[in-house]
Amino acid sequence: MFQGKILLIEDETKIRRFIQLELEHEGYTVEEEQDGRAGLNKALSKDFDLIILDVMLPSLNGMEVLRRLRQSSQTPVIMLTARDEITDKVMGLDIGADDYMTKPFAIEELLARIRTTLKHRRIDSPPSAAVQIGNLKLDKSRHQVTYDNEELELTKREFDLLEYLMLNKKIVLTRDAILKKVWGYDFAGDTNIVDVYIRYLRGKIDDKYRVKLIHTVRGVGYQLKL
Amino acid sequence: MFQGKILLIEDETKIRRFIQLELEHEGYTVEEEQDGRAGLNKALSKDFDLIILDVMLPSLNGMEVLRRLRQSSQTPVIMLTARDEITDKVMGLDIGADDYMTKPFAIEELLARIRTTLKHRRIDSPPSAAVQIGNLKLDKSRHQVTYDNEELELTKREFDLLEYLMLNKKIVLTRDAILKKVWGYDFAGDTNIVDVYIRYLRGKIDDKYRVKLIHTVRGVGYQLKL
DNA sequence: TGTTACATTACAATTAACTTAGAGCTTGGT
DNA sequence: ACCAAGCTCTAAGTTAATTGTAATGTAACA
Repeated sequence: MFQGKILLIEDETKIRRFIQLELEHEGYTVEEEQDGRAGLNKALSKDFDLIILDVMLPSLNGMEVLRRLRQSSQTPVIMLTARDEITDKVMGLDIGADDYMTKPFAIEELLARIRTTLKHRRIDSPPSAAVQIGNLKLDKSRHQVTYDNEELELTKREFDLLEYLMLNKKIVLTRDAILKKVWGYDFAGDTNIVDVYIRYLRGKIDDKYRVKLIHTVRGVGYQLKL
Repeated sequence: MFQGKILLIEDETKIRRFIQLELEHEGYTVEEEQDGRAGLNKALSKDFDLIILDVMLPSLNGMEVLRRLRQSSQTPVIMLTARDEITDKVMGLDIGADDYMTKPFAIEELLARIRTTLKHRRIDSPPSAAVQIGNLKLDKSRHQVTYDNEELELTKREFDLLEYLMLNKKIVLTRDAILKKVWGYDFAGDTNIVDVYIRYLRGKIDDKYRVKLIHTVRGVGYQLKL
């Protein structure tokens, strides 16, 4: 039975071979890449159900692959970290990995995590009206925003603005568009209110958590991305 | 015959499936979660009679789930420890587990411990429709609310409002939702009655006991949380 | 280096929530 | 049926948080 399509990005041939055989034995379809750049390209060119990504890779390391991938894809990613490097794990989860494994590991555990990750996707995507970028989650139904599951206190305007940015992440939004959607203004008289609220959000997200999610695109507008 | 509602938090599918079938065969109602975070959320969101909790879990390990759970709930917990890790057992019991099982185990033994644990509970707390947050307990069947076992005198409206808040703790409830559920109003004319009753509850709970359970989410509504 | 776009901050206007008094209701006792 | 006691809700004044403006500071670009 077909279980899903998995992309395996790993440079060590022995490990790659081993994981591939195990996955195929479990019924998954597997494609492989041996370096970061090729892996990223493949990840972006097809629709995989899951990506297994080594951190130590030639040409483009796993973190960087993940960061770039997350700019345009929500495909679940399980990272393989060589040592018990806390920083790698934390950073990986920060920039949007769904899980990680520390090498060496029992293949059974990897299989379990794959199952969990795949199931998870299917279960909690539909019911929650939540959007996510990196570790920042916004749940409209509960009117809640969390970073690392820690709750942020946003005012209503801040919330609405962030929601609009998140729903259009990686797209550059002009001030006019934002004014229209969030404030309901049709004409941008002469106000800098968008700038001000962008500042408020940065104060509560970018400053506090040392990530840069809100980017200025000079001459155009603002953009939310990792 | 209905025996009780059990939450099973275990990531390994085979084990989970097996335990679930056995429990259902014994007459228990079973809900499952596959990772720590989801498990904790579910545990806090409903009133289970017992929780079976694996120590090794993705996203939030069992110890951490237990620790956080105990901050606001006394639901009995049986831990499943993978190895014969003394430290896990000791720590688990320390932070409030009621019993533990070492994998692998005979299902009969688990069933026996479940029976024991549930029986234990029944003695000092009748199987009531009670909800709890922190030290605040509300027992619908007796129409009684206590804080630190001291009884609070609430009027019917106050009681209904508190019950609705407690049943939806940690979720932000809009005035409209509250009006509809507690007052049965379908349209929120122009009334501040919710504000007023929130005030009454605060006078009897937050003011008196110096805890802040009732939180205002400006522009949205109210939320009950620790 | 001048110019424009953006960032930042202080503060006044606005809006939301809190609090209280008291006017009607309900309920239970006689 | 009437009263007393307590409960429910309205309304108005008060307090507090948010929103938006405007002035000033800083970085980018030509």
